[in-house]
Amino acid sequence: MERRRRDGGGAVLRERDPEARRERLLEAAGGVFAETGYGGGSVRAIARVARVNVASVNYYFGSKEGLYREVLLRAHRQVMEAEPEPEVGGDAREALRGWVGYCLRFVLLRRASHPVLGRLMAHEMRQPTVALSELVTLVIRPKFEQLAVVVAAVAGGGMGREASELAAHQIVGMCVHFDHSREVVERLGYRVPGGEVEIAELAESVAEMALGGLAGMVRSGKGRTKRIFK
Amino acid sequence: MERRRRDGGGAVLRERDPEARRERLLEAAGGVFAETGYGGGSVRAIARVARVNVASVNYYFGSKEGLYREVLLRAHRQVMEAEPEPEVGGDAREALRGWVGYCLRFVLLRRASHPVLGRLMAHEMRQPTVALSELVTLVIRPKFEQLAVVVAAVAGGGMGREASELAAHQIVGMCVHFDHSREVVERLGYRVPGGEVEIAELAESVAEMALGGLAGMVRSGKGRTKRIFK
DNA sequence: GGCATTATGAAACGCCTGTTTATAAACACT
DNA sequence: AGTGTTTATAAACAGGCGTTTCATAATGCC
Repeated sequence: MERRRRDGGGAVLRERDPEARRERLLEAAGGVFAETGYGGGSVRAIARVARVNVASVNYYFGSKEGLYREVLLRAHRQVMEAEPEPEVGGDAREALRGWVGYCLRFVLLRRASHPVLGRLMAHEMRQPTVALSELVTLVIRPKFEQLAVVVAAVAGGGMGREASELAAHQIVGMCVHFDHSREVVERLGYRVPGGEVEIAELAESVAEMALGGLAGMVRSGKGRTKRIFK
Repeated sequence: MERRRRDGGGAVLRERDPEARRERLLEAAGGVFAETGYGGGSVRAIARVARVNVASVNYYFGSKEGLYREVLLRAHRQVMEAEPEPEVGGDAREALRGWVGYCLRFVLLRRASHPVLGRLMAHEMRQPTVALSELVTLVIRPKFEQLAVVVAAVAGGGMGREASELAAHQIVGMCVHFDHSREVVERLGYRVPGGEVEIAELAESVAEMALGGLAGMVRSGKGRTKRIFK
C-alpha cells in the first residue's frame, strides 16, 4: 500500500544542541522513571518534560530500555560522588547505626539535589526489569554484605553466617518498608519523613530495634543452628 | 459515518451457564491479578484463562475495575473463612510470635488452596489502586492496631503509643520485605520460603528480633519521648 | 557556492489496552 | 409456535504504547 506524503510542517524554529538535548532527556527520564518506574513511564511523557521530540529518544539512546540503562548508570555515578559512605570501622554498634542511617537516607531523602538512584532501585525491587541483576551485583550486594559483616560484628561471634545474613535481611526490611509501603504506612497515620533530621530520628529507632534484636538472638542462642539458606 | 455490518459468526457451540462463567472469571482474575497486579493483568488474559469472551467481563462486572473489586471482596471472604486468627490473648510475647507467624503466612504461603488476598494486597502496597483505602480500613488497619496493642503489651507500659506504632511498622516491614523484595532477596542468596514449616522458622527469627528489639527500646528508654507522628 | 552529514519534527506503523456495538443463540413463558 | 428476555460472541472503537519513516532544517567541509 502506498504511504501518504507528508510535508514536515514548513518553517519551524529548531534549537540545535545535541549535548544539551541528551542531558535534558537523561534528566527528565530520571525524574519520570523515579516517580513511576520503568514500565510506568512513557517515552512520550519523558520527551514532553524534556521539551524534545519523541523520536529523539530512539535517536540518542536507541530505545526506551537504552535510555533507562543510561539513567541508571548516571544515577549510580552521582551517588558514588555525592553520598558519603557509612562508617563501618570502629565500634560495631555504631557502625550498624551508621549503616541504617545511610540506607534510610538513600531510600527516603527527597532533597532536590538528591540522586534518584534510591527511588529507581525501589521500583526495581517491586517490578524488576532486565537491569535488576546488574544493579544487585553492582550496588545492592556490596552494601548488603557490608551490613552482614556489621551484624556479625555486633553479634560478636554469637551468630553464624546464615543467621547474620537473615538478620541483615530483616534490618533491610525495616528500612525499605517506609518507602515501599509508603501509601499504606501513611494511611495508617505515620508521616514518612523526607528531611535529614526526621530521617535520622527514624534511623535511631530502627537501629535500636536491630541492636536489641541481635542481642536477644545471641542471648537465646537462636543464631547458631539455623540452616535455612540454600 | 456508516458502520459495517457484522454477522456474528454463524453456528458456534455455546455453553450456557452464567453462574459457572462468573465463577470462572473470578477465579481466573484472582490468579492473574495476584501474579501481576491490577495494572499488569489484562482483561483479555483473564478471559483467555477463564475460556470466556472478552466482552463477558464487562457484561458481568461492568468494567475491569468492577471485576477487580469483586475479586478483592471474594479473596477477603475466603481468608476470613479459611485462615485462623492469630492468638492475641494470654502471654504478650507469645501473642507477638503468633502475630508475626500469621502475617508471614498471609504474605508468603503458596499453597494451591491458599487465598490470594495476601498477594493482591502486596501489589496494592506497591502500586495502589482506588481500592487501597478500602482495603486499609477493612483489613490492614484492624490487623495493624492489633499488632500495636500486642507491642504495647510486650513493652509493658515502657513505650508510648506513638513509639509502639512505630515499632509495629518496623515489625510489619520485616515481614512483608521477604515478599515485596523477593526478587532481590533471592538474588542475594536467600530462598524465600513458601511452605508452612519454613515460614514458621522464618517467623521465629523475625519474632525473636522484634522481641529483643522491644526489650532494648524499653531498657534504653527510647520509647518514651518520641513525637514524630503527626 | 555546493554538497554531504547530522539533527530535528510530524506523522505513520503496528500492536496493545479496556470498552462498546450489533448479531445471534438459548431460554422462559404464553 | 410465537414472543421477549437473557446470555454469548466477533468485530469495531478509541486511545495509548514504543518505534520507524521521511522530509527538512542546520551544520561542517571543500
